[in-house]
Amino acid sequence: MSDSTERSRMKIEEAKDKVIGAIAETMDLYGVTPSAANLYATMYFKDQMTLDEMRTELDMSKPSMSTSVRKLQEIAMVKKTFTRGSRKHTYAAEKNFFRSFMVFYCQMWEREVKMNMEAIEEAQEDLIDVIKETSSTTEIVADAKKYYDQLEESKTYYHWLNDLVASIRSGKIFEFLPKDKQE
Amino acid sequence: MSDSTERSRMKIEEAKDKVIGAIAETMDLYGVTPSAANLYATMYFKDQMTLDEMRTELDMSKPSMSTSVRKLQEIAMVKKTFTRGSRKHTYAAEKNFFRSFMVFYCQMWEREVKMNMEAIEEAQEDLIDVIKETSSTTEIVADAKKYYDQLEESKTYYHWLNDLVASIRSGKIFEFLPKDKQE
DNA sequence: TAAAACGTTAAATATATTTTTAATAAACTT
DNA sequence: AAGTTTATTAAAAATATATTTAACGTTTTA
Repeated sequence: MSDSTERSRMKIEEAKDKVIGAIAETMDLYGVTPSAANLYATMYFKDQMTLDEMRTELDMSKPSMSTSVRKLQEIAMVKKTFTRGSRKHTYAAEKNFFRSFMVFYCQMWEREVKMNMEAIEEAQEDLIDVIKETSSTTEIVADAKKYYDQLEESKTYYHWLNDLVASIRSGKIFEFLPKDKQE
Repeated sequence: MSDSTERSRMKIEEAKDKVIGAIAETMDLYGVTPSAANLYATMYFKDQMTLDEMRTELDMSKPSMSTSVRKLQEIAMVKKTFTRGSRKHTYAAEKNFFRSFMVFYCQMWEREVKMNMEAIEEAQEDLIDVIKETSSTTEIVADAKKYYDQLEESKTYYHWLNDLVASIRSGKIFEFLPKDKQE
């Protein structure tokens, strides 16, 4: 291989590494460990990888790769691919960031809405009991009402978050914010 | 204090605790530690708190409270409040979830766009060099082009994310997804 | 059916993060 | 200005998380 060929190859690798570094660094937002982030970023430039290729590429143990892949699968950033003939499992990075965005945030936001709304409903029932209780002092009733109203108010946000999730899932948000707007 | 008054007080506390638990549990999404999450959720039902009140309420050390508060301030979930007369610093939880949403996600997404776009631009420059290099083999040029195109494609997403941030910041998104939609 | 290949689980180790106690610095009071 | 109160920083301890090595179970293949 000639010198200039060698240099070009290295330059391509450098270019990839710059992007790999940036992707990995910003992936803490997705709640993954740095090594899972590194793995995803590495896979982003590959067609597909086996666990052994991952461990070679990142110089880490196989169980570690296994764990990272699973975590990435949970948030749909990596998918298992079927490769005829090979006994080794193969995995591919989700390269469509819109899809990753959708799966990750919708999943998280739905969880947030569900948990909090359930707690709010229960809490409001309790507070209504207190308000209705004839023996309650005016001070206590006022307190209970204050918290009831605060919770009621907060529901607006959770409803909105649900609507946001729905509009992302359905794709309707792209009518409002097109994907291909040039700039 | 009568028995029923006592029971009502407790019921109110229970109601609050249910919500506190739920909020704290879903706050991992915002990348804060469980104790910061707990603190925020506790403050959510208080007007304002001093560091000493926090440590009493959560039964933790003052430096720990100090750290948690700072972290929460960074993502604008807690604001310092001025209290005339008191030498102690007072802090209040941001109770408007729309505002927290805006500050947190816009901050994070902007960081993501900035870092990745910078890396992409640099990488693309390198790749163009390789493509232009007269001595490059067709195989290398093809490779460089492939990565260049992949990066170019991904910019669509970052532009979109930027638009999303802008529409949240400007409030335009609420024309598309109103806050007060009833259901 | 025995051996090999592969992926996962379990236990142990290493590393990083959180939390505390102790020390320091800053701000206020008298 | 000296003493007190408050918040922060630094160092140490405790805890939690990530990673590895070793063991296990399953599937394949010879």
